[in-house]
Amino acid sequence: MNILAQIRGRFAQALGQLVDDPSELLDMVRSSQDAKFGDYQANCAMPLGKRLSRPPREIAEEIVQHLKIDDLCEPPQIAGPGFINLRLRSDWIVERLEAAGVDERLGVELTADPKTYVIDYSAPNVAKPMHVGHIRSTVIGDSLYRTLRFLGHRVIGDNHIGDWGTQFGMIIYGYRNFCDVDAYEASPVAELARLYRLVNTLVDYQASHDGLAAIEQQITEKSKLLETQQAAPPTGDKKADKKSAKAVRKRQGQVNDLRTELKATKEKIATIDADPVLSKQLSEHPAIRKACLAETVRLHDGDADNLRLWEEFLPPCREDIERIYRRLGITFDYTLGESFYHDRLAAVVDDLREKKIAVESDGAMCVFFEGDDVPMIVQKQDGAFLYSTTDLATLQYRVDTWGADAILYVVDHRQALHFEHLFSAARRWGYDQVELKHVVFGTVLGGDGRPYKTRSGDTVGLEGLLDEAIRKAHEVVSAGDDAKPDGPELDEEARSRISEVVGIAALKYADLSQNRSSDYTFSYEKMLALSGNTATYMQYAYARVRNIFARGQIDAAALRSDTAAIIVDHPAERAMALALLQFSEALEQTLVDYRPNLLTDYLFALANQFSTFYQQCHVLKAETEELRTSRLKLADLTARVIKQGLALLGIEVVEKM
RNA sequence: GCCCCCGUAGCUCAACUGGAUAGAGCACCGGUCUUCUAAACCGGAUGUUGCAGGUUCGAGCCCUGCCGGGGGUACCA
Repeated sequence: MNILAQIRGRFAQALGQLVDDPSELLDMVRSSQDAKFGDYQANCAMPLGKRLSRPPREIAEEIVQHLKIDDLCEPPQIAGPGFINLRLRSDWIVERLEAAGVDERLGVELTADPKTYVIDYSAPNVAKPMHVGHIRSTVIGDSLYRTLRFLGHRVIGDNHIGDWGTQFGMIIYGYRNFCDVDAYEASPVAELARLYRLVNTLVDYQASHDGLAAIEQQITEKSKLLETQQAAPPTGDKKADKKSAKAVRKRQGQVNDLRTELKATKEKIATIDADPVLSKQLSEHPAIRKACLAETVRLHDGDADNLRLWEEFLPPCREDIERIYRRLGITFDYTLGESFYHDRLAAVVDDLREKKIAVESDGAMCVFFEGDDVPMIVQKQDGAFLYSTTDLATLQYRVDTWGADAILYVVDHRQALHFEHLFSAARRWGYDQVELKHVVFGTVLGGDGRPYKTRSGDTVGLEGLLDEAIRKAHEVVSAGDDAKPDGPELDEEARSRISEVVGIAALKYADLSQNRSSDYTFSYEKMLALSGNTATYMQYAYARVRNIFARGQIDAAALRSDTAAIIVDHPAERAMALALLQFSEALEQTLVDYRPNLLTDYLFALANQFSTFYQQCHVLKAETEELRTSRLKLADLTARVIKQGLALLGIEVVEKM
């Protein structure tokens, strides 16, 4: 039951008598922002008045006259310049809510237009340990997956892991040169991770070392430019002078950044130079950078030994990320990484060339775009393919094999240009019927306001974060249990189990509740917060409902089949009932632009409403038996909607906390 | 140079894509547990929505120009 859709239907009929196509005007029918304006409002009389050159209030009157809605609403009120305010009839609310109460889906209808969605999310590099930067894509993608599926779409979750890149060249090189055989036998994952870190450190050292001269040269060049800019005499033109002053500041900033970088690089080099073991390894492997690249190339060329090693390494690497997914409660239908597509890439480029979509430029195969000087390169000068190529092959596979109607890419904002290119190229290639959507999310920023980067040392590993979240939840759960009026009721096993659920939920919720497009400042405090607008708040509301049922020894199944009426005389009861009925709208709104924070907003408002209701309307000690039953039904529905809503966010509930 | 994103309360963020008096959480102040879990509730203070114009019945949202921050930008992913 979607109330808004019902009301819009009525308006469509009424407006149809005033204009030919009311569809645009129907968007202006919405739920009220403020309860004093009623429950819903229509704002379409104003623009219509403009269009018909008549006073908007007069138009509003006319709309109301045509409107057949008295079975749902009390008589509409016209206010201000021509707002039409609607207040739902309480008996209608009750009727709809009772229908939702006997519905497994809580009144949320399946979509009338089921589509096949492919969601591309998480996609970590399996050779590296997962870190905090992977959370966003993973939890946002998972939530969209669950929500679309709940509404009846066919949804395919595809984890496009990085399993074919240079990092495997590094591991192969590390295995051949530095492997501790006993350690590898004991725990392949741990040893491979160590090898990756080691080789990465060495390669990074060489890159830093080789890059020093370049940085210094840049400093010299930019300093010179800066001097010239500073020496330039004022032109007398205020605007021009202001502009050049700005340029000087910018240049100064560049020079400062470079100096900082130089200093950091030198320190990094010095640290490793001071380490006798690493220094020795470096002197023994002077060409490690090139050697790693060579291993990667051999792997891609089908070298039997490297392929065998890759096949040996991949399962433990995947098992390692699987462990994290299990803890997070995340699953995928497919995990088709880069390697899955490597033997399709040549054909992709051939096809693009034949269709004149890709052309040669500077020895590389490129797709050019109108109004954009930067092409998308699909094959390098040396013949190697790039991730653009893989993404095209992947898109092709998803449409051809799965019949995707839509592909959602839950990926960092910094790849916006890449996706613009990819989508544009795909459409030219003939994939113009599929909805391609870059579900952008903001960059994870470090405490310094700059993009969060993984560097050895300051990396916040994902596992450590999970442990910390659970540890902190345990403190809060224990304190809460100890403070219960009748004394603690949870044993240690229960506390641990609850802490796990609460901790993981806090972590996910911190991400999901934020508008995905804004940048995200990484903060332990925020991610692990357990009061205020958090998952904990909703889990607590849920547990309180369950506690009412436990205290009163209420059989929920029997209650649901009880035909006694729901009563919404108290304002808190009515508000509760209305909020429950708006679940469907919240889900629809969430999917308009794939924004889970609209669902968290709804659930927070719902749980908030319940807290007020809980305070003001005693359930078990209600004045009459009828009222008691009615309130039990409201409480039961609240618990079910919270549980279902959180489930769509990938968050679980507990019966006690 | 060119392109994209962002700027909202002390802090972290919303604002249903142009609607009525811009809202939450945190932090702060006051009140509420012999009554279903106080992880809560009730009340209080907090704003020139970066600045200046424009569009219109109406602008945080759209347009133009500034200021400030971030990102991207030919063979990394």
